[in-house]
Amino acid sequence: MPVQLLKVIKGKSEIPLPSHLQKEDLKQLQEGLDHTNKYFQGIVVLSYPLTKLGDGTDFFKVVLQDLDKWCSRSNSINVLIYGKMAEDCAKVICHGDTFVVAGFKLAKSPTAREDGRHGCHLEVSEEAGSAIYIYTAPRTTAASETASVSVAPKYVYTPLNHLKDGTIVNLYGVVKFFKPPYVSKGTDYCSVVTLVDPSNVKLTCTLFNGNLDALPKIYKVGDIVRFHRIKIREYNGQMQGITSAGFASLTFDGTVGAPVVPRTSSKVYTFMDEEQKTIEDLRVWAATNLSISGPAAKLSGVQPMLYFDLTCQLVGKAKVDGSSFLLKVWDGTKCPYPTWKVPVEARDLEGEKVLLHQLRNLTVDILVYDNHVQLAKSLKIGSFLRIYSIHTKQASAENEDFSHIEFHLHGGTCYGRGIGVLPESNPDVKELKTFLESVDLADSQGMESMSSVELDGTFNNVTVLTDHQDLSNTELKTILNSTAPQQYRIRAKLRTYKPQKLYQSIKLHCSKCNSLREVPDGGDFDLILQGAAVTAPNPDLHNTSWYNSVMWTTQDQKQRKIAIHFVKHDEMLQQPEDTLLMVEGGTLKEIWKLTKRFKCVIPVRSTEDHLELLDLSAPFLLQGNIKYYGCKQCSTPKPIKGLSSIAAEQRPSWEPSEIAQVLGIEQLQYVFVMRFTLVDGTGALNAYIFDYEKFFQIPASEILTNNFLQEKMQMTMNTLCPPGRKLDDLPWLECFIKSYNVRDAMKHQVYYQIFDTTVAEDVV
DNA sequence: TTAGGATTGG
Repeated sequence: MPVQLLKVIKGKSEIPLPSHLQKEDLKQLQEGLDHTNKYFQGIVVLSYPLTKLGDGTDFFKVVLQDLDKWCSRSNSINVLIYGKMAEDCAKVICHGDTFVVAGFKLAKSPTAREDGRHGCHLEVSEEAGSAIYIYTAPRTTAASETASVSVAPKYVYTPLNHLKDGTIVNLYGVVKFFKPPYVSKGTDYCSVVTLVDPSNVKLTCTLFNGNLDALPKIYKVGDIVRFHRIKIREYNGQMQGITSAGFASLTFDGTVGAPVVPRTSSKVYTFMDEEQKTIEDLRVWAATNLSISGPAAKLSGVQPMLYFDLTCQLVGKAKVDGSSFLLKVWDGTKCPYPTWKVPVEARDLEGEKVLLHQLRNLTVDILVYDNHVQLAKSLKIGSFLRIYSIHTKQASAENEDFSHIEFHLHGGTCYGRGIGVLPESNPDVKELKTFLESVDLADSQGMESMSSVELDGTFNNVTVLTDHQDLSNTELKTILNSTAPQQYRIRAKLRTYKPQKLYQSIKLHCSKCNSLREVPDGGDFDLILQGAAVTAPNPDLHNTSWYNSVMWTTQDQKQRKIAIHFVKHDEMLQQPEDTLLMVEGGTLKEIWKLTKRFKCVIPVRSTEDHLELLDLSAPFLLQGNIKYYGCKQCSTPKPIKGLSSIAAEQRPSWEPSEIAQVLGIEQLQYVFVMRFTLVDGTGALNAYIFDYEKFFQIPASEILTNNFLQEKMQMTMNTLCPPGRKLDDLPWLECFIKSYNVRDAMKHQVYYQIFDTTVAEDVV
């Protein structure tokens, strides 16, 4: 028998073991077989806190996983360590270590049914003549070979490209697709979740649980999950995840910069700094690598014959028949189409009668079928819901001028069809609640009558001309047959426009070189910040005559250095809300936090002798929610010291344009760029809207970060071009357009642009 | 056990 030994071997790739020992794999670990002179080797995937048994003996439990082989049930086994060996092991062991044990006793595992691990466990102690060899994996600073290891179990997370059939693993992933929990045909709720991670491998997991709360609380694609003890199996040639005994999950909002707060029903879970970092990294990865979906659909933006997810509040519900159930919901916006009202007996309709009446023009009827009925029945009036993959069906009734629209949640769970209840703490719910409270009910009732006036054709001043009142109208046919450039006044209808997704109309424009650029997303900015953070702030540049500096080092493994330079006014620091600061080495989240508190934030980096702006793909200035960008082509950055001239002004206003000027930046302006297809019965032409603020009376710079303004713009477009209307029923628009020539070597084209026109005040 | 993603009927 080997000697009683606990040997720690660091930094060696091979474990020198006594030559008489032979390796055994999990399959060979069976009761009744001789294990003398045999050893078992596995990776530590979990360790429990060191405890004392009733008789005072130290006790330590670790879980080993055999990464090479597996038996039919599982690939992990419990190892119970007693006495001095327990104490010694607890001190040194870390997850990821390779653990070799010889001279063990094999016994039936009483917990195998619960934990899904090997049917036997290994008992190890000095008294039994056991030997343990540990090959230590690289330590992180936080977990450096100390007893802290045993305070909480350590988990190993497997990337999705390293999953093996028959294993039980822990993993992280970004939700790429999900079906909200639904009642399965068996005894449990079921939820199907497809994950993806930076290895770009997908994993579809089928999760069952009799308790709805035990399934992950996923609300949208892009949420991030952490699964513990998920079983991996091969199915149809692909890896598949399925709940195993002891499955547990945490779910996080996938938005970069959002608080990292897990959604879980577990009362006890481990979550540490490293894990917070993992979530933040996954968010940035997802933002940069996965296609981001636009803002969620509102009732005001629904399109017929499509599917959409709706975040809404339940106002009423009613049984219809055995296989369908009615939900009456609202989201504060008005559906631009006439909507279908499902006839139900008044006594079957649940909900506050007064409210149902008040909101009658804003609620829509959603008919849910089959498997969704049971869940729908259990919903509480007033609760906030997200209904996934609602079908908007256009149905034309006879003797009606235009068709109405129906909302169905068909049976089945294809494409994630289903209903999820959102908690009041959900950020989308908070935003919706605020919006619902702001809705003026009198207004929405007025809208109904306005529509009918419009239909009569007596109400047509949806646009206002701001100049050139003397110009008379020209037919589109005449304009199309004329040479450019010229200016016209026209009367036309807006047949369609592009982009239909209004947030896509926002671009950045350089007035000097006339170029247009897409608005970068947060991921690009984050990458630039990460690149800049590699160079530490240069202390020689700190505390000058015009700014005060502070610097500190982060506590995480990266030991990142952050410096903030507060620009002074009259030798004094100003109130935060008046202060401009420059920041070095900050992350996206940190910068975002600084913008909440300080007037202006300029990300910079150190060189040997001065501070300078980052690459101009990043904003050169952040003020509140707005990021200001400079033109890469036309800017010639000047020394950052130029800011001191503004700081010296009597009352520095820190106007972005002024900051841009002293820094040599040609500032890009946010603009709406849209294409309107106009018709007047004589012809059709495409005219561009190129608008900073005037046409919509909404600043283009603010729309991307302001849902209310997006809502307002959608309403405006619905008035100019009401969806689902016949051409005859569209309102007339009066506008000015100018024609201009665009020539290149190959061709010559005439373009049209709308100018000196604005949307009427009672429309917006 | 259940489902194993992949819409359209009422």
